[in-house]
Amino acid sequence: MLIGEYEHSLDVKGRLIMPAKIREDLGEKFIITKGLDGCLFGFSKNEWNNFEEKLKTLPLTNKDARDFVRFFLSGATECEIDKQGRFLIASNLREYANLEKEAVITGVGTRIEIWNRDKWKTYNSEENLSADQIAENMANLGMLGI
Amino acid sequence: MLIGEYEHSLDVKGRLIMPAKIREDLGEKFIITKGLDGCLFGFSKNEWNNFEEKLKTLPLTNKDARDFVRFFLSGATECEIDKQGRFLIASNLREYANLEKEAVITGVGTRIEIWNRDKWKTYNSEENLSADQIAENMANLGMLGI
DNA sequence: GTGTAAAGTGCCACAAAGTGAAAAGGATGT
DNA sequence: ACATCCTTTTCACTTTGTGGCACTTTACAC
Repeated sequence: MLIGEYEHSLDVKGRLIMPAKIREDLGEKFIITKGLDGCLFGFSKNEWNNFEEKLKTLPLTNKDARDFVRFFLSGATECEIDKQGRFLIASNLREYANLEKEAVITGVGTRIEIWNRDKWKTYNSEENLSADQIAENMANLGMLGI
Repeated sequence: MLIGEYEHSLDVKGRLIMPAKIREDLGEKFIITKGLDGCLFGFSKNEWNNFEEKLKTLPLTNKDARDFVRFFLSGATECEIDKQGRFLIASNLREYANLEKEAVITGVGTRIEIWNRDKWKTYNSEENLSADQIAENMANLGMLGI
């Protein structure tokens, strides 16, 4: 299970370090693609296969579904982690996610997300997650033993 | 059942001792996450696994669900207690909970909470938390069978 | 083709963060 | 008071991450 938040910086060539704790789970080679909310998604090979399977079930006759599938598949690249633990992010993906220098990698269960640092901070400071809301959601999921 | 209040200090590297009485209940490895009211939550592996299973069922296509899952998983870290009884708190979590030196660990039934000491004192001195008030609130919730 | 610039890769050295072990100080119970 | 367990502090060591540099490859213009 991928969890945690890690802040690192891209080098001048657009390489980013993969946090040591995530490396094991994600594997030597993995897939990154355009994600939602302006970040990139990264999947282990296994999770990517699952994801592809799900996309395949969508009806090609539906324009929205076609768009959705195109969005994820056309943006996908396979990445490989080098001996120093870094990987190169393709320039179109860097552009998509506004990645220049400061980046944040987060583990979100079945995938990682790669964010422009400032965008991540902004996203987190938005009140889309008020304490009350969180507490309520947690309680619904049985987390607070209520 | 996790109970008690313990005051300890973080060392220069951000490690904190886990009170001996809590260690047995919580286990060698456990999870800490961003909590409510500016503290951190700590869960035993069992408690956490249940929660993760539930998070997995939430749909990727729903923005609220994404926000919620991101909050918890990106804010989570697995911790391991070392031979001296200490564990490292990841820097983003230290920042979130304003943990620098003095900290308070409390047992709250199914989880522990980790507080900045001063914040804990302030929180406890708020009038809404007088014993009388708490009793009354509980009664309103039908808690005391009164 | 040749030359030039940009993009990508690999390596090294240094800095920062994390880990482990030992010793000293306190508290607790007998 | 003594023994034991728990906590704190300190230090040394290991792992991880950063930045710089040089080399290779690719793309493009001439």
